[in-house]
Amino acid sequence: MTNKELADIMFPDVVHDVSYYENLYPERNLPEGAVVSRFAPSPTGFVHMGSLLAAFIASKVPKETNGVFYLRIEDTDGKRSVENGVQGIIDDLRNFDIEIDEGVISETEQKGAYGPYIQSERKEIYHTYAKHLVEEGLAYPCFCTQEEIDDVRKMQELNKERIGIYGSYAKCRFLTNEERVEKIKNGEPYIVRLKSPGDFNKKIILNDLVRGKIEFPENDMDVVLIKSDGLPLYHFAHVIDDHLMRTTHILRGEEWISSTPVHLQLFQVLGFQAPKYAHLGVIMKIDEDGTRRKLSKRKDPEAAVSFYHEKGIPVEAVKLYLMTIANSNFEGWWDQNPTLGIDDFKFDFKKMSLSGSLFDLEKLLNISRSYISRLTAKEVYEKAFVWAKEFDLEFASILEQYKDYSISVFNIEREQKKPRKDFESFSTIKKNIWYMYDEYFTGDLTYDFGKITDKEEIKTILSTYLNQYFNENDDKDTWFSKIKELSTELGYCSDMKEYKLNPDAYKGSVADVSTVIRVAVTTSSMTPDLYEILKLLGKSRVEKRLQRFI
RNA sequence: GGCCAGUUGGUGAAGUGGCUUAACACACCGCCCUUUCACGGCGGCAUUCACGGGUCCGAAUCCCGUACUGGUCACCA
Repeated sequence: MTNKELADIMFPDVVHDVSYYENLYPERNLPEGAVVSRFAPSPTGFVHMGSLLAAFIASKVPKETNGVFYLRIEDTDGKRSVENGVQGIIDDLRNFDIEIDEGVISETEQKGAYGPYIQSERKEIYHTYAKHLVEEGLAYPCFCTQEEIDDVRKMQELNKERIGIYGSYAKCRFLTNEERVEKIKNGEPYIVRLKSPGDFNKKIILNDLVRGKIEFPENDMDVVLIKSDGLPLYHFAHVIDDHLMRTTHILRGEEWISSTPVHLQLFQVLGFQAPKYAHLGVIMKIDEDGTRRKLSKRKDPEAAVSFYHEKGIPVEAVKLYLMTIANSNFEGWWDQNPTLGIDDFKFDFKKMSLSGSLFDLEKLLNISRSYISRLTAKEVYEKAFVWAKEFDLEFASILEQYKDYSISVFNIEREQKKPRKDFESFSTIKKNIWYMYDEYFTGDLTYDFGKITDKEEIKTILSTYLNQYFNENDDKDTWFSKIKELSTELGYCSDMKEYKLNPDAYKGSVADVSTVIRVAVTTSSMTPDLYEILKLLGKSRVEKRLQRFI
């Protein structure tokens, strides 16, 4: 019996020839050097920080080369799939401004000429190629039960041999076609295995874009191509899909390195040209006990990309952080080119860190602070408003009610060469400037006036200021010289240098006096420029707040 | 256990045989600036690149060995 006859019996449902698909999905007509890459997650419902990094880089490189970035869903394992999993992935990508050129664009829609982009919808395609391999004598049905496979493993462990189905351990490899057909006719369940042509004693070289040359023994395992549920295993699906979708670059986590020899062999056996591979280091986290481990969604809230969305950390900041992890020269570049964005930066695989970096939230927040400090007040307002509408309705309504006022508040010490960096995220803005809104300035507020603790003294300072010196129309210089006059009148030194030389000659300094005013008006000694705060609050509010103590 | 990779300060890292008495950034600590807090400026923070050998006039950089860390060895992806 010929392989062809066996193949027909194994795949009665296959109607097309492999050439049909080769013609259906022709080479892409793209400019020289264009990169086609993809993000291919399982629909587990969320995107992990490490995957986001891969997706981000995978989307950036095509952008630089006028290529294509597409989203494919790898749902060949039903156990991993989660309800609304696809939507969760799409939402996360959208939240992070990662644009999909092609592929799955919503729970129900796909776009592009190389689909379907959901693996469970590609069964016939996989079967067609599996059938082709059977015809060529490069694949065969395997009837071994799980128990038999387990026994082989136990024996191999006992004999300290390599574990797996290869060489003489691949029992079903040696069946005749007649025996195979008979078993199939008897209804024996089977899977499809590759008849690996590899030799473990020969070497194969993987030229990884990140790591350079890596040498492996050739694959000689008869890996599973099609599972008993009729769906392909990852290895097979990867090779078929990325060939047919004409992917040029595979970006994936380093956990895939060791199975790459299998993939390379599959490409070769199928007569496909293999794509370029870039294996990215995974993002690590350090445990309490000091050991490194992969950042995990279950244990680390910061691993979920939705965490940043909820916290109001700008997506640009997260991208900036990811880029500093991905290419360590990026930070310096951005410093040199503050007006340019990530899109202008040329990503380089060779500059990627080989070992997984430790995730550093502190650093991310620092980047976020810098990023927000470079925004205009209006941009801060708009972004904060968008965030608040989703996560802090009360704050959103205040922002809406006092739009121009809020923009002015955000503009304190902003839009200048050295802007303040006190907003690390949109969710922390409120705690920085709440005292600028009467709505929040109520109830039992606590005050710490700093060095001056005597109540009568505080009263004196505030009432003298209010009655003799406060004028909301003063310009900044006038205002400050009045603060100095006030200090002098009450026995405080108005000149800091002089005060430092002679601290004992005075009750205190102008700094202590302004702290009292500052605290009376805001409750806090840690605020931006007092003059601007007074100006924005306006006469009546300042008077009211000072009167509380008088 | 087999195979593969990695190992430079608290963290991310630069570095590909002499320009390195190891860049830069975050964190931390000082000082300065300053009406507070920030910002900013200056300085400190690895005499040493996991360890041991070797090659070389010369090594963080090349070679070998050891240790440790991570990945992988499924009808999961």
